[in-house]
Amino acid sequence: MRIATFNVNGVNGRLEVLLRWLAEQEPDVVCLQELKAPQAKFPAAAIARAGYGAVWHGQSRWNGVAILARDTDPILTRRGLPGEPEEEQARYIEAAVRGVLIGCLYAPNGNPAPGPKFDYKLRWLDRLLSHATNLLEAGAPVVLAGDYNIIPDEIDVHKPERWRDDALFRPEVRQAFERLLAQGWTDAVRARHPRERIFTFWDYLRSAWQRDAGLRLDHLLLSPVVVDRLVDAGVDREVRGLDRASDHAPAWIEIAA
DNA sequence: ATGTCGATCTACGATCGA
Repeated sequence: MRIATFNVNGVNGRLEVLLRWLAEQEPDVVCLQELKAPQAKFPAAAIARAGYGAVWHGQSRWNGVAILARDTDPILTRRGLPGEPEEEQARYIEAAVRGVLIGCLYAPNGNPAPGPKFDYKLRWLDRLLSHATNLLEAGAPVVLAGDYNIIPDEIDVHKPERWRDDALFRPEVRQAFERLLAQGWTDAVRARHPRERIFTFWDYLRSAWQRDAGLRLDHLLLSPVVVDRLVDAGVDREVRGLDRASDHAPAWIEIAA
C-alpha cells in the first residue's frame, strides 16, 4: 500500500500534472496541500474519473487540503484541528482509508520571522502536537503526512547557513518537529535513508530546480505499528521537472498491506 | 538584493502569500 503527500500549489492550475502522476504511480492514498480552491471548486469529478474517492477542506485563494483514496472513499474523521476557531485556515483534514488513519496537514509558512505570521505558525504547531499525542494513545496505525514547512536538519537544506533565520529552519520549529519524534512518531523518508540528501521543494526563484537548491519540507510521520510495516520510502523528484510543475515533489511510503 | 508562481481583485495589470 503506497501513501503519498503532494503540495500541488493549486489543484486546478496543476490538474494535468496531478492526473499524470496519479496515472503513472497509482498511489493508494494521496494527501494534497495548497489546493488554492474553495470547497465548491475542487475538481472531484476529474479525480473520480482517475479512480479516486476524495474528501477535502477547501478555502478561497489559499491553503486547502484533501485526501484521495484509490478505488474507495476515504472515511472523513475530522476537518481542522481540535480547538481551532470555526473560521480557521483550511490546513488539516483526517480520514480512515483501508484501516489506516490518515492525517493530512499543511503547516503555516511563518515568514517573516519574527512576527505575527511566525507566532501563528508556532501556535498552529502546538495544536498539531496536542492532537498528534492523542492520535498515538490508541495504538492504531496512523500516518501524519503533509507539508510541515519545517526543515528538520542541516542535511535537509542545500545551504543551511542561508536559512538560519528563516521561519522554515528556526530553532523553535525544528524543536516542534523533534518533539513530534519524541512523542513516538517516525520520519519515514529519513528512517529509510539515514544519511542521504533528499529534497521535496525547489523554489521557482533563482533556478533553484536547475541548481538542485532544494529543501526537505514534506514529511510522512508514522505511528509505531506503521513503522513495523514500512517497506520503502522516497520522493518522486521527476514530478518537479514537468511542465507547469508545482514547486514541491511528492513524497511517499510503501507499507505492507 | 535577487524575482516565479496561482488565484483573485484592484479586472487585460496589480496584489498577496508562498
